[in-house]
Amino acid sequence: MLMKHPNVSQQTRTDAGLAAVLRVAVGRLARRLRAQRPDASLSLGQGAVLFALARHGQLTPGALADHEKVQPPSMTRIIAALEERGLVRRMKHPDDRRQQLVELTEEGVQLVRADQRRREAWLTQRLRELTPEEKATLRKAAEILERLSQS
Amino acid sequence: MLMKHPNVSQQTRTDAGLAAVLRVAVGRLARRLRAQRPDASLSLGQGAVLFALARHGQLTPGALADHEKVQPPSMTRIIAALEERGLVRRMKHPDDRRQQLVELTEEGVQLVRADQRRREAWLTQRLRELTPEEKATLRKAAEILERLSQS
DNA sequence: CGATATTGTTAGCAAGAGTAATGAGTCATG
DNA sequence: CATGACTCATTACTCTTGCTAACAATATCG
Repeated sequence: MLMKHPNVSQQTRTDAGLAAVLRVAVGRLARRLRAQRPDASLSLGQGAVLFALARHGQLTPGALADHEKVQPPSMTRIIAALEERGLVRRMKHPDDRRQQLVELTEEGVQLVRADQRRREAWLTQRLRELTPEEKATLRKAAEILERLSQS
Repeated sequence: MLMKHPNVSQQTRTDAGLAAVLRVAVGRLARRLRAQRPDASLSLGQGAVLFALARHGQLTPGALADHEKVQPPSMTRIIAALEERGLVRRMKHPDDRRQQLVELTEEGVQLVRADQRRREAWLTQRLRELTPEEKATLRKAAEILERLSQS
């Protein structure tokens, strides 16, 4: 082999090194989370949309696409799937008839609540194995990651 | 709306709340990273494999699949793509002829190095905008995330 | 030796995201 | 006030990437 095999902490000294490690870690965890989803449950994207609606109330499809960093057609599909399952409802935008407003149905609200206890179960279990300090780190990191993905 | 719209810090008080936020943040950032990849470059999975080989030297396809949390057939495809581009080379395992060893070619080594400067450019740039404290948090978080995805 | 396990591959399929083109509605400007 | 440009969402299509199931080759153990 031509390269050394430095450990993670050595590799994260530089921004580029941190970027590389973070990129790989995020990709791998995303795969893992996707695979972990219980069968009849929501896709990662669907869950994220429900979550966003629970947090922000009514949103337009465009705003949701923007928020979740997907293209509008992808969001159309996600919303259609959620609507078919009766979890969200579309309403015409009062001021601009090109737009729509998407909001949770009562069933959607219930599901989001249930998900707090059920769908994130795998990750929740993993988190329980961490020390309080590690969880605190993740709390701070979650906010930073959110900012990164928006910028 | 039937739910309150608590902010992130409120939602991460509990393990389940942290899990929900983390799940969404990781999914979104993974999407963003995937989209950010320059056209002629490697896929996220291919990059991760090259990265793993750079770090660990020779590995079997099975070990790589395990490491990256994909099923063996997926790894077969990733390796085939990398081999086709001349970035990795397969060798027979000296002791067990069922197994193979995969290692970087010189070209693969060059590409991994170049990626440190080029492929993670977007994320590196974002990281530069963070405070040293935030970067320290991400360094610690990266290690935790890596552990989570392995467990 | 023969049965079982392990390793990797092939084949086929499904989910998820992207681009390009389209339709409907709005807005600005001559 | 009409028309041309723009915006928002959708449809149609394609590509990537992951999976499971089945299989071939080799190893291991009774």
